[in-house]
Amino acid sequence: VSLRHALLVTLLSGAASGYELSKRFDASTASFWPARRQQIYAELKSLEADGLVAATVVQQAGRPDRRDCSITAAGRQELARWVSEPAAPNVVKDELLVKLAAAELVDVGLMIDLVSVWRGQRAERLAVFEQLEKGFLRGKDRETYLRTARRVGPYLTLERGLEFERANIAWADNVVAVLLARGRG
Amino acid sequence: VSLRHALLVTLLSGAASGYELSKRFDASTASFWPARRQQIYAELKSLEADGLVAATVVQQAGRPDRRDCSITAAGRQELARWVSEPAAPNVVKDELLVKLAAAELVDVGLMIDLVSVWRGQRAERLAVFEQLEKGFLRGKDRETYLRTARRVGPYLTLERGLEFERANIAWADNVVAVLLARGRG
DNA sequence: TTATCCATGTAATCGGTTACATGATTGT
DNA sequence: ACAATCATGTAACCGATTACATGGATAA
Repeated sequence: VSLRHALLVTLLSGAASGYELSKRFDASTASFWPARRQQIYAELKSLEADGLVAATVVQQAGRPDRRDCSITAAGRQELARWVSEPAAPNVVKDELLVKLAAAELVDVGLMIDLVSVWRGQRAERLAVFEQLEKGFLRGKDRETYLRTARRVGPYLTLERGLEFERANIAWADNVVAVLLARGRG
Repeated sequence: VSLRHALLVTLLSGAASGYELSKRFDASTASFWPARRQQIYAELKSLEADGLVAATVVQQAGRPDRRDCSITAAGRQELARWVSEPAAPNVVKDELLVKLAAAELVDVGLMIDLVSVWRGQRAERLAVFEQLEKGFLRGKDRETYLRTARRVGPYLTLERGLEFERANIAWADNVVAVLLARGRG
């Protein structure tokens, strides 16, 4: 009861092969529900077996066959049922935070490096999200989009992701400043 | 390679029984590395078997015996080694975000309720964190604390947690406003 | 010619959850 | 009387990761 529904949600944006889905995940859903390709293939099979997803094999010139998956009516129904249930509390796992909590055990310079590398990864992700945002807005301003768009869910979740990464970066900068100051003192 | 080190970090703040550790986790580490009691007991056993943690049985009046665990020199060494390794990218899993992305499938009012309940949970956690912050600062202001404290790691991670929950709450309020506006429209 | 993209999987393992079990003590 | 707190575990299961496997097409 987890990736199943995240996949169904992703299929709301249109049919896709397992391969393509895994890329959609990396770009968007991955921020709050990551998944490996193998797991996606396995779960799609299971969804298909349960009739929540329908697949058609598409033959391509000079490329491997592709199994295009789309959400079925039963899939939408099951998704609506699941959405209506109360949500499980969220889980944030971040190794860097654990490491920082043990900062005393290592050299200050090393800790600063770790935080800086992490900051760089966050910045990369932020850049991806900002591109995605442009794709949503297509020149419109935020308010107009939110008033007129057919679906707002994906955009609202993206906004959480954007804010999350910006806060991560600001926090990291501050941590580095604090560690530097203490390193000098 | 995961909870092990989070436990060792928590033991840096002093020896504790599995039961007490699980409570420390709920209060602090749980924000970025949650764990169940059963898992903590199991992992402590394994750490003990590897000599990274030492346990002594304490007999108590009118209470069950308590196995007090403390980190060993080998434990500190292993922890320092692990901290020096690059950190794995973080993972945020949040069912509510997945559900919101599928908001179109359910009634607007229901979606608003889901977000509100979630907001309440975030607010509760924020309150816990704010209490913890007071415990760290003990009346001092932030700058003084960061300059003078022996360990700053745990406080810096707490700051990330505080910001995270505040951002969650602000975001939830905004989501509710958007959904309300669309519900009326 | 080396690497990357497309495209899909299997097998083994591991980290973590759920359900279950026990039992005395203290507070409402 | 009932619930909560202290205190520690076992067993079964499941969701997810890692390693491995295949193979043609295209771009550097």
